[in-house]
Amino acid sequence: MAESEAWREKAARIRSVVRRVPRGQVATYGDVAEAAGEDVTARQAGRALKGAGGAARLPWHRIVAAGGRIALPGDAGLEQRMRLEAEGVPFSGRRVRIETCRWKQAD
DNA sequence: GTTATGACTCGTA
DNA sequence: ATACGAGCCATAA
Repeated sequence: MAESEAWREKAARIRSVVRRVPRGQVATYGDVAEAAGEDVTARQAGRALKGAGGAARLPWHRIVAAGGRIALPGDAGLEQRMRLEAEGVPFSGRRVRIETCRWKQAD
């Protein structure tokens, strides 16, 4: 099997967290990982989103790296930035102003 | 089994 | 600001 049972559930939790991120706000991989569970790391958050984009109704574009940096390479990164700007997420150069639009679990 | 790679983060230079 | 290394973990070769 390419995906173990444990990983599949972990990935499901991660996607579920991402799905709760409201429009106009963003979260970091670390934030998603922490919200998804204590056994989840930032790398796993990114891994779970890889391939999930486009395949599911997932606001993958609201997930950025620490400090509001866009981690997604190539055209996908440009699209992410475009989508975020379309939602009213403030940018500072090539970074998101994470301090002003960072999502907290406490809605 | 090992090695390399990547949507991670942090510390140090 | 950029560059590198260490720790981290799943996949691919």
